[in-house]
Amino acid sequence: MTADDRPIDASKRETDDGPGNFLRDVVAADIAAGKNDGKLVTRFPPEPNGYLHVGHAKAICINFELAQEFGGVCNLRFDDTNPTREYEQYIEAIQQDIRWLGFDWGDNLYFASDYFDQLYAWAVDLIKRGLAYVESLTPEQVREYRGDFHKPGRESPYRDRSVEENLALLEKMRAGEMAEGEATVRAKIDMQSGNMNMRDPIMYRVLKVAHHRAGDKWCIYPTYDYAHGQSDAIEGITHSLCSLEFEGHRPLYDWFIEHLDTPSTPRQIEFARLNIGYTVLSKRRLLQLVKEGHVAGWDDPRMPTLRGMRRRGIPPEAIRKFADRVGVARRPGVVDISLFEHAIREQLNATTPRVFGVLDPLKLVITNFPEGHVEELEAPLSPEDPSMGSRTLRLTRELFIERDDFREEAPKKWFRFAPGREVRLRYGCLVTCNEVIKDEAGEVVELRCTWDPDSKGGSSPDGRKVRGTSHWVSAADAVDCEVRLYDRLFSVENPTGDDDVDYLTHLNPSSLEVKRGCKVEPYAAALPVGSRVQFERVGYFAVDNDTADGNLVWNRTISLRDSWAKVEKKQGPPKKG
RNA sequence: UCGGGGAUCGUCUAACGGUAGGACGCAGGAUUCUGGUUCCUGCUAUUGGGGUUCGAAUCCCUAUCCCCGAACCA
Repeated sequence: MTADDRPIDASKRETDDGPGNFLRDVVAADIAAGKNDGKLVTRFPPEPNGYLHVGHAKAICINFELAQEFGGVCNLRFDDTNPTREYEQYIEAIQQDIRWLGFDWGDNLYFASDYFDQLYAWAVDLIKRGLAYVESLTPEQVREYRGDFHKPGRESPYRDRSVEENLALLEKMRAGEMAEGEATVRAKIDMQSGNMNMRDPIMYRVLKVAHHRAGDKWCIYPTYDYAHGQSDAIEGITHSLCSLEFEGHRPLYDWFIEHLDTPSTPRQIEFARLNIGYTVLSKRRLLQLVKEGHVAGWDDPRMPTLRGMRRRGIPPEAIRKFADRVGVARRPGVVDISLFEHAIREQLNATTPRVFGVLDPLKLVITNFPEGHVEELEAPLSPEDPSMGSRTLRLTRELFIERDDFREEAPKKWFRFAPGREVRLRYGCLVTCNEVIKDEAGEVVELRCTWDPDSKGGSSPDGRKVRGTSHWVSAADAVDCEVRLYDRLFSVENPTGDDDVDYLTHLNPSSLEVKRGCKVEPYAAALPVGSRVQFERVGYFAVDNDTADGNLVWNRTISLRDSWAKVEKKQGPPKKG
């Protein structure tokens, strides 16, 4: 059998080591079959009533990357069919966030509201053909007539109004002569359908509210169901990709496309939306967290919003990488947060300069180091990438080290500071701790050490093994700063899993820990807001935008993996008397 | 009168009648001036029960479990 004999499978990639994406297969098959003239057009259709979060990021990546991969385009369309929600403030923010994520829609910026005229004309058309009617039942009655999962709906007494009457009533609605709730336009489909969406869905409702773009031109507005598919069709969207919850709407989506003379026939395909453990991803809940002050705002670094993540220091590349690795399938699930954390560390590890920062300073005095003497030492900003350059470290008699790097009684396998131990000050020198100074309360306030002048730069002059290496800052030029440590927002993996328990009760009370009096080296202190670095041996940090003159603030994006913590845990808690 | 989806390692995700693979995670080990990175090794899965077949995660039947749906929201 030769390669030519085998059935063509465009979806099969030669090196298939990436995660699954059945959408790619579908698109490839459609293109191979010559559908839509072999073109691909997707779209990301946010409703501008909230900020974007990681869940949206997945959808954004799917739509833009698929278009990219197949040489198509991806539109950005604001689904602004409901003027009772606040819009304006989000339009610009959403665009900023998508650009930050790394995607560009070029000139393809659209608004569903741009199609209101066409949508209205199509509604008239449907009425003329007896496929839609003006409903005069009250909202309560409409609900009652609709039935439920176990009870078929009943047809409205207004269902069989004449075309003329319907047209006249529609005109009255449009002209503002109807009150809100007084009338709607419904598609005449099937009140018996097992699919509730097909029980004469509402196409238009009266909303006497001005629209952020259309002004007060309209006082009736199309619903999502009536507007979305047709908007897709107008834009020539070939594949309308959405989340699983819209599955039941697909027959309706298709019904409108089939019964209307649309310029194209887009296909809706659903995929599983993203869920991540220990957080919530719903606009409603995110809004609640902000409004009730459980977080500081939409851009609180604990929030899963793009703005929050940006402020926290998470690079957009990490989010894209994460979305790609999660894959696309139809099976709903909850992605382990560690997958995201891995993508973040991977990106940060490859791109971030290494600097010294001490979160919990402990004074260290090198007793045999000449008073006032300074050793200037060149230290690389990256151990792996020389092109990142270097900065100068100033070794002096008095330094700060991390308090956690010292133990008065060293546990097993402890390589760091302890009485009598020799430790390397990274890129500095080797020092041996000979004396521990305590205050009246018995707390360690100072370590007195001696250095080996031959170890300048941190190398071991005679090749002797020094396993412990610690970061440090010179007391003379260290810059004071505030560091904000973040932990997961919720203390349980699925905060909304129990209907009887308010998810807010699962808020992690220690999701934010503020540390003051931290010390960073001058090079780091001079970095502009938004800069991302690694504090060696501690974690990745970004300069927060609360930073002002004389008040330097860092956000911990994520800690380094800490295999010592695992060893220590395995050894059991330190023995107390 | 219920309709629509889904079930593969702990977690995501492949395999499209022909060796159940990858990533994360976890456990060991090597290298290391970050207990970081990198590298190596190992770990664990086809929801249950029947069938069809030389051969089934895949096809059929059946049971079970999970998700979505009853806004004039999207």
